[in-house]
Amino acid sequence: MIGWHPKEGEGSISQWQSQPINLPPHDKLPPGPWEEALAPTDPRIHTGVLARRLPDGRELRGRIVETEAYLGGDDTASHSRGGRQTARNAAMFMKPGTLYVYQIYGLYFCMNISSQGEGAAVLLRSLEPLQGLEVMRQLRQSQRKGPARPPKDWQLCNGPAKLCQALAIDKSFDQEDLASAPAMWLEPGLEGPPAAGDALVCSTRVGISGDWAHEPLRFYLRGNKCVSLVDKEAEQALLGQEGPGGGGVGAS
DNA sequence: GGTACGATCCGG
DNA sequence: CGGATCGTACCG
Repeated sequence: MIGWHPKEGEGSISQWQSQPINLPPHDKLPPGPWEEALAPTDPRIHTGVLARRLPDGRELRGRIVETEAYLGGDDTASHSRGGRQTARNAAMFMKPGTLYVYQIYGLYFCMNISSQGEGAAVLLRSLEPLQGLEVMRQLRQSQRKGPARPPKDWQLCNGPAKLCQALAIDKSFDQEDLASAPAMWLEPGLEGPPAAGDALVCSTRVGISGDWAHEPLRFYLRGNKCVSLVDKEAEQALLGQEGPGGGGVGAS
């Protein structure tokens, strides 16, 4: 069981509760400051569903299948490195569940959820589209230039900027509280907690350079088609942990 | 005020 | 592999 489970009532991040982690690779995480940062807005929120209501009432949903943790202070890859707090990253320092949306390359947006720990946040990297795929496709296509072949289902949200495009998430969501935002919220996975065999791969973050580039702070569901980048080596190591003849089968 | 660059994506 | 494209950070 991955460390989340819903309590009674409508799904929202404030109603999710952290559970002890009892499956690898969670307990294989090397000791470090991330131990504490991984709760209560845990980057391992996989199988949770991000829901979005558009202004016209249409609803979009996607299962979270890939995330990255960014810590504060020591994490040189984080926007909050060195404890730097600016107008842009202020949301990283707000209460867990606060959205941190920033623009990158002048073109795209990336979405984070503030997590426990000073200046810590979780970057949403990939979703498995569940509802509103045609709308997502439209949103993705409309922001492209010339005529392009429509993206396959699995590539609608397989990247941090792609998922923002597909769900129409922009800077206006920055500093919003995910627990009370009317247009976006988090729900428990439709199929409940992941099966014990669902393996969560722990790998290095994407597009990072520097001292912290090798830290195992990216998490994704093994075997899921929508994951943006597969780490064959990390998956091999996972197999080792599961032991010969045992362990789970990849998810969907 | 000036400048360099980025937690990305797309197309050739 | 290069270009798009601009807010932000940092320097002076």
